[in-house]
Amino acid sequence: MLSNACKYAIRSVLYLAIHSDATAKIGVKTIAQELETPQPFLAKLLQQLTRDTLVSSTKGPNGGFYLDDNNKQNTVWDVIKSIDGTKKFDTCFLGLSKCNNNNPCPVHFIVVPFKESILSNFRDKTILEYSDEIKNTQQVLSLKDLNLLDGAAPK
Amino acid sequence: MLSNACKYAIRSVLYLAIHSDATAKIGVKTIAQELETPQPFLAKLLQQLTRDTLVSSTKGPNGGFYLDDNNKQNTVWDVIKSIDGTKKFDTCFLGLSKCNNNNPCPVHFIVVPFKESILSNFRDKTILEYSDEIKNTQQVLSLKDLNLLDGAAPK
DNA sequence: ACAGAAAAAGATATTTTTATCTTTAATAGG
DNA sequence: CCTATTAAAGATAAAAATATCTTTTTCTGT
Ligand code: FES
Ligand code: FES
Repeated sequence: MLSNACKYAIRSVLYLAIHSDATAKIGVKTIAQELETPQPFLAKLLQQLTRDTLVSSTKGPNGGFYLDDNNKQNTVWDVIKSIDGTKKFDTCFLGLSKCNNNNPCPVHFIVVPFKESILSNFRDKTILEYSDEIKNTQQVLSLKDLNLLDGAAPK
Repeated sequence: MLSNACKYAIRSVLYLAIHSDATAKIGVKTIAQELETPQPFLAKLLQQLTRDTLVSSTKGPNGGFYLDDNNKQNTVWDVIKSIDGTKKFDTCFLGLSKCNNNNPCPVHFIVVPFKESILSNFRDKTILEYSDEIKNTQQVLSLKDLNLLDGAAPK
């Protein structure tokens, strides 16, 4: 559904929403390590997101990427639009040139409800809301070091 | 989610289930035209499906592709396994190295129910059942010439 | 002013997916 | 048996996605 590029981008933005702010910027290197993504590739994606003002950045020592309050008012959908475009969400699951209720393919009525629910999730929730929810529900953006938590040994 | 290759393959198999049998074989050219897919590419895919005994074929005049009764006992899932493999159905929607309930990503619980429903649809229904259903419910495998039906002008 | 740090920009490389082209083999029908 | 037809197989090509490398610019702290 989403390209690797877009998956990396979404997780980066949410990661920054949780871990960064204007006084605690984070370099590509760290982000790439934490999310286990290829570093130079991620750098390009962050560049793109910065151009679209979805993330903020400063150069130089102590520079790095972060989200300011405005950035946090964007949505995951904005990230998708920036990296992948929206086309994938309009197309038929089985490759018909047009997906619509009038001429449904055999899986249309299974796929459409899912698309609608994931789409509203992406479109209607701000990054800020998203990151709050992630914190509250113990959701995960990386599996790095997670094995350390296995075996019910609380840190 | 599925590659173009796999989409073409699935639609081809369902198309053959509906329109072909041992006495009415169909050539790549026709299938490609009807489904609006690139012909030589589709030929390769049908070759692959034939190797995996998901479709039948004969060469020579009046030859072509068709589904015999055995072929119709396979499932869409078999087609997916043959063309794309199953990996895509195991991976996390946001690219985590592992998708599981214990360490869910932020969209895990939205995506998983969908995956399960589409998966059971693909795995539990035979091609024969599928094609019967398509006929009964007026579902569509191609939009070719469909505009002719618009305007409520029955053929 | 200077040195070092970090992102930005641009060029290049690799891999995968998608697609086509050419040759060979099988088959049916005259 | 011959020819036309069609799939099979193999080689090649084009495009897109993924990834890396190199150079430049900007900024900070000294
Ligand atoms: S027509 Fe295929 S998903 Fe809607
Ligand atoms: S962990 Fe992301 S979809 Fe399951």
